[in-house]
Amino acid sequence: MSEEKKSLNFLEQIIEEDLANGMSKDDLRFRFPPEPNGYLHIGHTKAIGISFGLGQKYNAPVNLRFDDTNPAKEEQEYVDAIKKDVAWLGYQWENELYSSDYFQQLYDWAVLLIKDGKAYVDSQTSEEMRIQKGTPTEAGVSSPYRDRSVEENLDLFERMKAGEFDEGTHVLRAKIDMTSPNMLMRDPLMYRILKKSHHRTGNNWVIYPMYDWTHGESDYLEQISHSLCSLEFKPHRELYNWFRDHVYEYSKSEYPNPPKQREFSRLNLSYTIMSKRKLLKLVEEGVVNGWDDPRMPTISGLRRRGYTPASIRNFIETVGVSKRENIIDVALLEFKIREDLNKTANRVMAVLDPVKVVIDNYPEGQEEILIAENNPEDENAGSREVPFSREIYIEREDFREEANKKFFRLKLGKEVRLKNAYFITANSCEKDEHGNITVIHCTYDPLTKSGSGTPESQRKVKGTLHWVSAKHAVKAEVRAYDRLFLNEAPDGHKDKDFMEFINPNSLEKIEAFVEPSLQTAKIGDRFQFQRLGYFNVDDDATQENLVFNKTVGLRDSWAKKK
RNA sequence: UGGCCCAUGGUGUAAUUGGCAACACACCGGUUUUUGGUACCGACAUUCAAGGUUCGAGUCCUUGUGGGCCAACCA
Repeated sequence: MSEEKKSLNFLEQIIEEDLANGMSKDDLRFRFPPEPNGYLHIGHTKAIGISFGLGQKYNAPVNLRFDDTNPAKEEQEYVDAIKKDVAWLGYQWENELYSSDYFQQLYDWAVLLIKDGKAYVDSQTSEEMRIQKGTPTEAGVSSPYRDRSVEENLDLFERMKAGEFDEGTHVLRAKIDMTSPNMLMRDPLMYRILKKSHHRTGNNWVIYPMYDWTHGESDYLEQISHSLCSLEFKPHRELYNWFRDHVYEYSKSEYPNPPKQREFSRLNLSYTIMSKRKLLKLVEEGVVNGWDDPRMPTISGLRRRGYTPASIRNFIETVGVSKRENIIDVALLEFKIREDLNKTANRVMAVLDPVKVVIDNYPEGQEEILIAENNPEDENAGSREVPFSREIYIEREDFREEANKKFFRLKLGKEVRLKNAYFITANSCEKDEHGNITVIHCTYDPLTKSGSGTPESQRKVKGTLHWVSAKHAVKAEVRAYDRLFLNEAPDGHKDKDFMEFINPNSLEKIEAFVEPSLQTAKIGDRFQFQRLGYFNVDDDATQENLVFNKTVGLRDSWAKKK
């Protein structure tokens, strides 16, 4: 067997190059660094998949590090949710770490930078500093405090830490270059005073390090070899390197490996949004019922919707890695969950929009138990018993009084197969005063029982319908979802707010009849409702009230023809 | 009057680093089928533009064009 040759993505090529240039494979180390200020979404899964995927490929450790430097936005609730989601996706981190664990080390390094004249305390307002910073096309000018003495800086910084000053009165800045074409190099802030309790360090600190000063140094402390992030951090790389190179001089004997930042394009999915801030708005304004609403692109939403970890991992794998802006067709995600569930989900029968069928020549009061295969894709899935009787429900759209020959379903005078049961022929129907069909009268052919092996049962008929015995049917609530937004790129419009594209009909609650075997289904169980789609048992389900979510419909070439 | 990044079908990612543009999804058509599902088969692009180098360019060079990111005491 010849190995299929897989091409390397650009990140793998960088790693291969580093390895070829002498980096030891043992020094490879990655990390996934979420800020615990919200729930993870499918976009994060790309970053997770890249770093953990690389970890797997090179047998290298991957840390889960919480970038928790802003106590105003971060909460333990989010830490817990993120850990749950990453674990659920099937990834194992080497160490669970927190940037806040490095506060003291960062402070000590900051003092060294001050002593080297590389950082200073600025005592202006943020507004004054913003103006001095200039614009992308105009150079900035220096702060009047830029040349404070080392002694004064040291004193002020220590007193900032001691809590002597109010928020907004002083900051620590790196002394770099106010005329740099890169705005981030114009003396970026390293520390601000924040008198807020932190979810891990409590009130120990009143100065908190900024992202740029924290992130790269956390990578360095953990001896991360390749720090991978999304494209919008590209301009930060120059600053990342500046901090890293200075700190390296202080600590190279202890921490010999300076990390390297590289950037990839983030994932965008059609018909949804990927911004934490905007997702939060959907939650807060009640557009959805929480972060785990099955319409949300969050991991918890997809989990509740019935997506499997494998399907999401396969999706990420298929999507690939590059530096191009992209919008992935949500149809690819749907394909991935169908692909998985087709092989693993047991088939059952459920009728979502029922109309009654009476089989006039089937003896009144008689019932029989029929055998149904659980999954034609899986020989080991076994079979189950399905009760049959004189009155059954079928899908309203599966019957027409008259129809052309493209309609393979039940119509007057025509025969169809009832899945796992008998052939029936429609003879007449009853209607209410509005002309709605209430009952369809049929006759069945007793010689056509499924699995009986009779020549009659092997007759070719074009249509096969799913059904549920009326007497045995179990009532269940089914929640069917449509896309949350009506536009392919809801937040891609400069003149329109994403909220304008919300689909008012993204949730439909249906009272359905399902076969009795589902009575014992447990929360999270996944099924294929034959001819309809894949469904799972929602968290809201109870012993008395079954609730199903429609994960995704089956491919439906009939719907397209119509 | 800036800096940086990107450009391959409807979508996303490839192309042994200069040698027959491939794979997946979507779409369209067909075969099989006790799911109008699955499976299988077929159709679908002269690689943003114009020049240049070369026997040969998606790949290298030049100039354009288009898109993205950067002016939070956010990450």
